[in-house]
Amino acid sequence: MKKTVQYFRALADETRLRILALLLTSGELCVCDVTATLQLPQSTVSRHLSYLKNAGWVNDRREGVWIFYTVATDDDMKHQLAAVLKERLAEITVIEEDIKRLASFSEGAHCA
Amino acid sequence: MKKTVQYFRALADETRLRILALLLTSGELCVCDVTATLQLPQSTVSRHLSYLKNAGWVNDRREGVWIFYTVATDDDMKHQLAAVLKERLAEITVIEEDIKRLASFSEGAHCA
DNA sequence: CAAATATATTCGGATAGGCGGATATGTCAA
DNA sequence: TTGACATATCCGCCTATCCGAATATATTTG
Repeated sequence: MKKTVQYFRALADETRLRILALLLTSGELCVCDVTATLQLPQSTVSRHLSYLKNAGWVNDRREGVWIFYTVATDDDMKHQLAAVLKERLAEITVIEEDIKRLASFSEGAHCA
Repeated sequence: MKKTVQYFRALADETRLRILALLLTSGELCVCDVTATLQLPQSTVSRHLSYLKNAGWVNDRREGVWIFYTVATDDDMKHQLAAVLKERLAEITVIEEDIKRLASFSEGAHCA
């Protein structure tokens, strides 16, 4: 039960919803991509990604200096919720703008 | 966006997840039924129901002295999320026990 | 090793949110 | 109108969580 609550608690924050929407759209992003897209302090983004990882929402993978995050869908509930979020979050104005901003960055050019 | 955050924030609490699971299972319940089932103070249950109503998760209907609550599914996201919750929350031990306890109360005999 | 870059963590301060007893409101019946 | 019951709200207290600058850690390159 505690795990389930923590899983939902992770959705109770605007920044984390924005991050999840980006990951669901792009598949995989490093911290600096997310930071640049959301235009928030790096510590804020990192903290929220940490929260999402701890709650079981995302997985991370190191590639050299970068750490890439993806949305986890390792059980039925996660899979179903991710599907709903992917579909519905994109309808929110703030998130639409995030997605456009991410797309406007030159392809594949992660970070500075 | 604020509405969406509030909608998800409503899920970030064990008591509210238990209440939603009961409503999704039973269809419609009055406050005293929920209070008896969860074995929590009436003010606590009422406060959480109020929260859920304010967040758009439930609707209420007065019938004499009782106020009956149901889960709202008035748009696609709500409908989809409710479906996922109905299926998945029932797998949690605490909630399984709640549902059994509710069923053990004599049929139709709401409240004292 | 030193410098540069990406990421994580620490810290103090502010705010939100939970709890539950006590109390207020609303409804019905006598 | 009074009493009984169902529900909502108020209150003080306590804990969780957010923020972001500063700092620490990790990795690669020279």
